[in-house]
Amino acid sequence: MKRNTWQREAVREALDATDGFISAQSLHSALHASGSPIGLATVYRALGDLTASGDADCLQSPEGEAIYRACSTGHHHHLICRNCGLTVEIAADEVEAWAHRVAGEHGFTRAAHVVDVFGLCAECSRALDADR
Amino acid sequence: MKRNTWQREAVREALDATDGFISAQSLHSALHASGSPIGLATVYRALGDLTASGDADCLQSPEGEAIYRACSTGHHHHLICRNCGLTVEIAADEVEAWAHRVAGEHGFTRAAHVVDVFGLCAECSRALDADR
DNA sequence: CTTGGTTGTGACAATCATTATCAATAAGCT
DNA sequence: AGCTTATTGATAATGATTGTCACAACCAAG
Repeated sequence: MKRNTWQREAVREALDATDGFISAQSLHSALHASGSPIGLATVYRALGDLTASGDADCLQSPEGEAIYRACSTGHHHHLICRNCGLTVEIAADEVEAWAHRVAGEHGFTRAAHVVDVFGLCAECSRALDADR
Repeated sequence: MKRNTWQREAVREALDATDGFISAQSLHSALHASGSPIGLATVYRALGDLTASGDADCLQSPEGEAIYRACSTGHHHHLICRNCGLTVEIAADEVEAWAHRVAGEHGFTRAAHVVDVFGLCAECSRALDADR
């Protein structure tokens, strides 16, 4: 049976309150900072449950941490500056559809996809061009 | 000054010879298996240099490892089985065009992109469903 | 209310990828 | 060949994540 504990609620609320992505570690720190004596392992478990039940999405940050977000606002991808790290969120409905179509064509199921565009943002482009 | 060592060459060649993405750990294992006594740290360093100089691309796999690929001329994308590692090459002209368009819309230049779809191939899907 | 069974928790150990350290080695110049 | 210094590689350190397990919290029934 699935039980409702204040810890799980705390994680869900903290995730809902967060705009965008947050790492498990940061979430744990944030909860601690606001007084919850919740354990780190519990945060990981709660996040795992949330993603398993589809209430949260999980992906890997460029820094190699797993980052999570409440799965309400629809899912998007990222445009990342190779130089300064600036990240712009981009919608990718076409790519979304495409990914599922190709996966299906090859008999794949449970398709997840990694769609990220790396480049140089306007500012860094200027800065680097000046260097040459 | 930049020196040329056989280790660096070995890493570059191993990466070129690899079709698709490979993790640093796997690359190290592969090199060891084919007789190179190259050190793990050196593989990481070489991969870091290659990505810094634009000869390789790096992204995070869903399993949390950093995976690399040679950033060569002809490029295609991959459909990768999370379970058995089967890799299918896929063409992605639409995505290609899309990536450049969004990058441009946000002022980004020198856009590279990472588009890969992870899932379960037909066989593994069946195997895992039988488990439940 | 109490008992019993079960699930969730949390401190800590274990694991895994990656990075830092540092003495020994070898590349490239003269 | 000899010198200078970047590079290597064994290993330790780090940091995120997962596993373990005794204990506490929860629910239902008596």
